[in-house]
Amino acid sequence: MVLRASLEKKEEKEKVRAALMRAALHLAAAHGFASLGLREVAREAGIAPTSFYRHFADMEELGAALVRELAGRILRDFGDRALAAPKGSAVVHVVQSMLSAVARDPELLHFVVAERVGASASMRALLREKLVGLARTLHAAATGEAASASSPPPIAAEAAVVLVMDAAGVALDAPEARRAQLQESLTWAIGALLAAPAPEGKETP
Amino acid sequence: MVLRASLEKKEEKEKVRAALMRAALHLAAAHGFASLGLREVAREAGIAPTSFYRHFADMEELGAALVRELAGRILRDFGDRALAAPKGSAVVHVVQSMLSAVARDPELLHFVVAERVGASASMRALLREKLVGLARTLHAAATGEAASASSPPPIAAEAAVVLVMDAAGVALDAPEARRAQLQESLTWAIGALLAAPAPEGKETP
DNA sequence: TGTACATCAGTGAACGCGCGTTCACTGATGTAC
DNA sequence: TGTACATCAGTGAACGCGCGTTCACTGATGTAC
Repeated sequence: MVLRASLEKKEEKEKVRAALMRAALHLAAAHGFASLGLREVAREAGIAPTSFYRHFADMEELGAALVRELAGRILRDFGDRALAAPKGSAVVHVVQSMLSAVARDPELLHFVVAERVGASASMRALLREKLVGLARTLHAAATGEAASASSPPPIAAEAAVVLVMDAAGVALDAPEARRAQLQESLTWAIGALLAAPAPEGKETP
Repeated sequence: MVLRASLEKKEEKEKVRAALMRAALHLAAAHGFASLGLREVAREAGIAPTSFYRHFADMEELGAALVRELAGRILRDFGDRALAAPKGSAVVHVVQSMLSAVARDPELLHFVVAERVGASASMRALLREKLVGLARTLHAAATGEAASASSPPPIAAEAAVVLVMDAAGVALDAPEARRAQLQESLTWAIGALLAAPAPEGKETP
């Protein structure tokens, strides 16, 4: 069959696609994703402008891939770390994995933090969905209850995720020394939220 | 003297300047401030592209004016409302004034929420400064203590401001009906933060 | 095995377009005396 | 009062430039038989 390209060819293509996504993240950290041009991204990735179309129809599609693939993976990782930790330290683990992600891949974190409230409504919606998932997971990890995908997550867990994402933004701008303090403050604030009695006897926001 | 233009002329100029700022806010809500063009903004404001230069040197200067003037004013208003309220309801008043600002001037709120974590480091810094001020004021209003400009604001108050700004972003996307729930959740979460015992005996973050 | 054909990522030339910026000018208003 | 001059917001023409997109082509790889 002609339809199935060789593994090697597929991998080659995948590398260029990944290079385009990394190039976009890199440039977005400097000027914001909404202001990126197709030619600018192709140049940064080392391909001809016209080759861009072999991978994405336009910049919007590239942005959606960034959210779905890279952003989705790192947010899922935060949740996985919380679930893998002993119940009492779920919060500490989420905070630590966020801070290590900031150190390891600042451009991706900047993208997530910015696009969460950015200009594109579809990106905002996609990211919010993934953050709601993280809130659910965090709640399950901290309480030991099973995560339910149907009901809304407890508002304390949602607020905790908001604080985590904001702290990522602050950490990105802060010098190394400031980050330890940040970790303490953040852990305290999330602990305070999760320890507080749920409002009006129910946990649905 | 020639140096002092007539009051009328000054007012005329001020109107065009304000029109440019409102045009930028309007367009930024759709495409993001970073992607705005000078010609696009001038067109929306109803003047020739070249007239833009009579008011701002470039788009960056216009952005700085938006932060310093419009964003600064609305954030100061939030604090003033908290101070004017009886001590026990300071939090409720901040939340309410934020939500009414979302209803009254969604484009300005979108701008503040987005640029707080946006692409321009100088805008982020300017906005963070004003939000720290709001946190200090909120703490003073909620506790009755005098606001101190020198020491950092208590982390509970800072976290509260983060939640308020995030809730503004959510409210901007939410249907009218959802906003009442949002107000309850937000008030509860801030209350939980402010009521929690300060970490490690001190209040400096 | 050899030969003819299909697929497809990457490319350079070319297009029309909107951009930011400069320039010299207009015309209304205010000032000097 | 009249007259000459200064200020300055707004303007249209013009510039060079980078943009997104189309097109036909190349060349490597895989398939059919």
